[in-house]
Amino acid sequence: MASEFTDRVRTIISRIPAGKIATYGLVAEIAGNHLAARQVARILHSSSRKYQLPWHRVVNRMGRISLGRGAGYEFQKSLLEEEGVKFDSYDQIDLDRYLWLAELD
DNA sequence: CTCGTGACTCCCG
DNA sequence: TCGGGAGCCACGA
Repeated sequence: MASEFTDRVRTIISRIPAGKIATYGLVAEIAGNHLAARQVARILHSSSRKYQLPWHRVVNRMGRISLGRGAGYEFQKSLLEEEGVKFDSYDQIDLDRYLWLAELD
């Protein structure tokens, strides 16, 4: 394993159930560093293609997809919608409703 | 091996 | 209300 943090991140992401989402900050916090949200994003980006992680279930603190239009935004959104996640008129997800309650795991 | 970059977030003026 | 700086560190070139 590369590091404990990286390993935890991958494990956590793989446990997010379909229809639920998590935020970078939340994953980082559970993995041990609430300040390493960026690393979570990076690990996700590079690892998803190697470990087939459900990267699309991770969004930013606003419940909004961080990718720009044309850079994967529509793709991620469609994947989430297929799992039942609804977006409001601002293209944001209702965190109170869809956020993965990791603390109950 | 070194270096730049970044799917983020919080804090402070 | 809003902008900018700092912290974190894996990964690819």
